[in-house]
Parts: sequence; structure tokens; C-alpha cells
Amino acid sequence: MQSFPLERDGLVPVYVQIRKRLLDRITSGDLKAGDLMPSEQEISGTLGVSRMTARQAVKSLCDWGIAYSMRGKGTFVSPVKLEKNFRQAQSFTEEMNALGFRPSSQVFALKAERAPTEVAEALKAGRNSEVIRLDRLRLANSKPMGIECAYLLHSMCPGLIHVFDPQASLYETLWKQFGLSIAVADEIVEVGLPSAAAASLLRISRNKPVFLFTRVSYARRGHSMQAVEYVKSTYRGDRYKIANRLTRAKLKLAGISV
Amino acid sequence: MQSFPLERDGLVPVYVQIRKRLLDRITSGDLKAGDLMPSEQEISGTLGVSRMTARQAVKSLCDWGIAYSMRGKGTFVSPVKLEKNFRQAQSFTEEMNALGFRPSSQVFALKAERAPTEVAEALKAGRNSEVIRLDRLRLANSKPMGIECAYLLHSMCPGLIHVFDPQASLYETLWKQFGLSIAVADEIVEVGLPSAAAASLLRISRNKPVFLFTRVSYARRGHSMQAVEYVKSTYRGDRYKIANRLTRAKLKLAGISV
DNA sequence: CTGCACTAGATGTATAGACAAGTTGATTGT
DNA sequence: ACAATCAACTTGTCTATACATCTAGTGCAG
Repeated sequence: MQSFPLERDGLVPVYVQIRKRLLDRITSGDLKAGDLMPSEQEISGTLGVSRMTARQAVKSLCDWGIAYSMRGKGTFVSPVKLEKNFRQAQSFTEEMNALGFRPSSQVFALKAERAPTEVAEALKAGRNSEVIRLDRLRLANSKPMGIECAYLLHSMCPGLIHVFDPQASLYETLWKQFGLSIAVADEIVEVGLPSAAAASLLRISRNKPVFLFTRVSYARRGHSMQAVEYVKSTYRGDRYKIANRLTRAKLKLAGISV
Repeated sequence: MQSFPLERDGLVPVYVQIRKRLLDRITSGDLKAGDLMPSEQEISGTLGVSRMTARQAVKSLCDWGIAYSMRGKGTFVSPVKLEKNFRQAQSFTEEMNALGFRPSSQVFALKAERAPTEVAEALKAGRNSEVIRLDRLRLANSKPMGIECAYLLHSMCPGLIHVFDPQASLYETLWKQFGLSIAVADEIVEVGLPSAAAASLLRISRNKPVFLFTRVSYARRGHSMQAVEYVKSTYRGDRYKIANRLTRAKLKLAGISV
């Protein structure tokens, strides 16, 4: 643990500073997988904070799966490596940037229309709700990766048609222009064969398997969680794969298995 | 909040009891999505616990995504429904049971062999490690769903070949016979076309797209996380889909995006 | 050498209090 | 009528303490 003093100016909570120091020791390799981390008492004494504050820092690392505690023994660094490319609710743009590819898009539809039944139901909107439809071919390093057909609730982002830059990230635009931050998304993944139009755009033959995604994204707006976006995507099977980390359900006592 | 007293016998922590009461109010519909939950002070006063204990109960609900807090306003029930069928690190058996199907298996290989290079690397075991290979056709309601080819470290489950019941759940056997509890698994999902053998077993033609899973499962044994199982699976694309819940990365301040 | 008791140290739980900071609505002064 | 202020209530952070429970080692009695 570095011993230079913590900042008590109230700008950054003390437990966040402690957590950052612990994370730095893990990412720098000073603390390796399976290593014993400093105990709560030790942190408390070294940095001059109460044990509960030290505990708050350690516990949040455990909540994130970066460490785990064993009663009576101590807290250890989790041996399962942290990998960046586990799919989060991030946009194609962010995902490709994280993987080191250069993302781009070709917009071939951007217009307002009545929500199809399937879309209206998924977004829990009225049958005749107006949506903005955005069809894009997605490319990484100029090679076609997939097609995305997005439906956005017009009421949540009025005027998107006029302010949207075809090369910009949709999620970034939603945030900067409309204050919408996509917090969670439910996604169904299926396999299939591409439609004739999709095969042509993706430059593959129609008998090549593809990923089919159906996604509903939710934004936190004030204190309500609002369905904002419905997307159907087709991605090339030879250029795309999904990495998932599966974790055992946490809840059994409570009767809900999350 | 029910007002009958909490049990202070130390068997069940007080904050777990409080959490259970809050969860009961949510699952029973007493508290609906978007509703304001009782404040920490209110819980503290009503149940006669300290505010920090009440807070611990509320915070764990927030950690699980069941509720969310806003400073100055209160804590609200999260509007996104809890669904049971989001893929966890559960076995085929558990998954099919949860979906209401009747799972079964046909074992067509169960033998000890030297780990192939790919398997040895994934399990972080020596080149000549002995593994147990278990090939199974998986069926739901007697219809073929997929093929799983599992490699298990022999050192972690010696004698599995003799005690394994072909109709039992592998994970259940690992737990009951060897004390191995699969805690986390990393999975790669790809799409492809089935091999001739796979197509025949799955009773599909070779041009039907399939899911290809590659999975490494880890068990917590003592205080170390040990790779135990390497599985390659082929699942029928017309009978299988994946439901994922994607959540925004929590960490930005700390410099790690989990 | 075996086995039991004890101890030091670790996390888990619980309490009581304090202050900071954000929200909301009522009150008060202009 | 309007605007600024204040009061009450919320969550967020931090401290100091206490006891429970589990682990691992030490040492002593047998």
C-alpha cells in the first residue's frame, strides 16, 4: 500500500481512493491472482482510516468479482482474469474501439415511422407510437461486420433525425443530445441464415450462418427505467463471436433467483 | 413493512431478514416497479435496528439491481423485471428444468485420455495431464438439442468414470462426490455449421446453422479458483437461443473497465 | 507423538453518532 | 405575486466500538 496520505478534501470519497490504490496494485502486478490482500485492520492502521471505511473499499472489490473474502483467513485476489471484451451494454463503436478496430457505419435508412406491432410491444409503447428507424451497415476497419436495424421511441429523442451524425455513436448522441444513458439491455441471441438483402450488404453467400440479435435497451430517466431502443441485428458468423462470463446465481435464500 | 419482531438469535443476520421482508413486498406486488421504498430511517425506527443495518439491507438490493437509490430522494424499486432464464453458470439439466423441459442424455464416450494441447492450455494443466472425456447427446423432452464434449481434469475428480450416472447432472455429481462447486465459467459463443457426425446425431442437415460453445468452468476449491472443465458444444440453432442481460460497466474512475 | 486448549488475527455483523450533500416543500420577506 | 431562505427528510460517507465466528498456529498435557 502506498503510504502517501489520502486526500480528505471531500472531493473523492476516502474509500474510493483506497479502492483505487488496491486496484493499482492488482493491475500493476504487485498483487497477483490468489495473493492475500492487506487485511482491513492493516489498511485501517496504515492509512489512518476506520476499519469500516477500509472494509467498504475491500467489499466493493468483492462485489465486482475482483477479490473474494474468506472468514477467518483474509481477502484474496480473484484468480479469474479480468478481460475487457466481455460484452457489456456498450455500443458497437465502443466495442470495436476496445478491441482495437476502427468502427464506421453506412446509414441506409433514417426516417420516422409508425412502430410495427413487435416493436411497440417490446418498447411498451402504444400501437401507433412514432419511432425513428435507423438502419446501418456496421464496419470494422472498413470490412462489413453486421447490419443493425434500430427503432427509437420518437418521444424520447425528438429531432434525432436532424442532429444525428451518421458517423457518430448513436449512444453517445443519445447521451449528449437527450440526456439518455443506456443502463441495461436485454438481448436474445439466435443463429440463422441471412436474408438476400443482408447477404448482399454483408458480402457473404446466403448459406453462411449469422448471428441474429434482438435487443431492447433501457435508459434511466429521472427515477424511471424507460425502454428506449429496439434493435434487430444480423452479424457475420465468421467475424464475430461473443464472450460471456457466467456466474452462479447469488440468491437462493431470498426465493428469487436473479 | 411487517411489524412482527426480527429474530435476534444470530442464526440469520438481521440485515438478511430485513432484505427478505423488502423482497417479499416486491414479489408480492405490494411494492411495484418505480415505487418508493421505505427510507433507511423509517426501517431503522420501525424495526428497531440501527440505520447502518437497514442501509446494508437496502444497499444489497441495489447491488443486485433490484432497487436503485437517488441521493436526497430515496430508494426506488427497479422497473426492469427479474427474469429467471438469463443464462447463469448452470448445467444443461438445471437450465432445462427451469424452462419446464425434461432433460436427458445419451453418453457416447466416457474414458480417460491425455489432454489435447488446446484442452491442456485452457485448463492451465501440464501437456500430458490426464483428463476424463465425456461426450453426450443432450435431449429435451426426448428431442436432440445439442452435443457436449467435456474434458475434466482427472486430478480433480478421480474415479468419476466409475461413479458417474449417465442420467445424472454432471455438475451435481461433481458437487456431491468431489465437493466441486462450479462458481464461474467463461464461454465463447460462435456460429457455424455442424460436422457430419454432429449433424447425424442432432438429426439435422449439414447446412443448418448451429451454436458452437467453448466453455471453461472454474470451481472454488479452498481459497483458489481452479479450472476444472473444458467443454466444446454444438447446439441446434432452431431449438436454442440465448438470453443475455447486458449491464453498463461499473468502473470508469478506477481505470479498469470490467 | 497425539490431541486438546488457547490465542492472535482475520472477516461478519451490529450499534450509535456525526456531518455532508441533494431534494422538496413551506415559510418568509420583498 | 415572486423569489430567496429555511427546515425537514433523503442518501452518502466516516468514525469508533463491540462482539461473533472462523482459521491457523502455538504450546502444553497426556
